[in-house]
Amino acid sequence: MEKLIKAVIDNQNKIPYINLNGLNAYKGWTADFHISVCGKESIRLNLEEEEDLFLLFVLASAWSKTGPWENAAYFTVYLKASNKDKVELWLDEAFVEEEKQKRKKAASEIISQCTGVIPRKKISFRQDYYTSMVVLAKEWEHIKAQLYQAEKNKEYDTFIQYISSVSGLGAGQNKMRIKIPLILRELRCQNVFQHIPGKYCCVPDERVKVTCKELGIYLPTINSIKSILRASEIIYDHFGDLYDIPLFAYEDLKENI
DNA sequence: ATCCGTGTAGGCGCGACGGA
DNA sequence: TCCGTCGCGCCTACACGGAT
Repeated sequence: MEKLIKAVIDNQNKIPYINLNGLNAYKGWTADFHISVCGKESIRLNLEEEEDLFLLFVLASAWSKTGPWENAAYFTVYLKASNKDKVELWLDEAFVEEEKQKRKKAASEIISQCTGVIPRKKISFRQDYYTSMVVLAKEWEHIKAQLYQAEKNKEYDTFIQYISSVSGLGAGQNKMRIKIPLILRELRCQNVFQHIPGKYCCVPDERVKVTCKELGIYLPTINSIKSILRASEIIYDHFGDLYDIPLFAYEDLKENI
């Protein structure tokens, strides 16, 4: 465990998603994608800004679907780089349909323009990325209201329940589950809100679960929001403000441990 | 009787792969 | 080129067993 944490700190410059600050705490995944388009500066999200906050939810939703995480990352990069991060755009049916039509072309184009993260497999933008964006756009005012309410009340359980109840943010008509802590973690890391508890900020996804098994860290079976939050809490107890990053990175760090 | 944590099976949409 | 099949990673449904 200590060796893994040390490997994370030692290799922070080699692995794109390990963004640490001077105190070796995690700055968040969206603080720097380490992907740049056409040689411009690296893509980042500034979660104080509305468009970027919207993209954070898009990223989480895309990542909630099956497939390699790079797909969700590059989809977000695509939207950001082509200024398709405005909520209103996704309320326009014709626009959405057009985007859906050219999803294969868009995926291959963006990958040819980008440098940085090398995807393990071919990048593809699933159809339901787009339908989820429509859901997010329609629900956007309510989502923001719930989020600000949570911060005001210093109580995030209600927000978590709400966002996990919206159909169509997971694969197909399913709900978003596993990546809800990602949203909270990114907001916490960027200090957008002051009262997000760290114990709700660790993502027990497939990679993380596999690592836990290998390291002998017990996690409950993940099949409900409640079990996700309990798993998150266990991970936070182990790694604190490095969150799930060491566990996620394990596969990429193995040879350095 | 009910609740809750746990484990398991199966569905879905995708890419990869291989044979015709 | 066109299938069929497989593996992947997520979500859902459900069954089981212990506690209250």
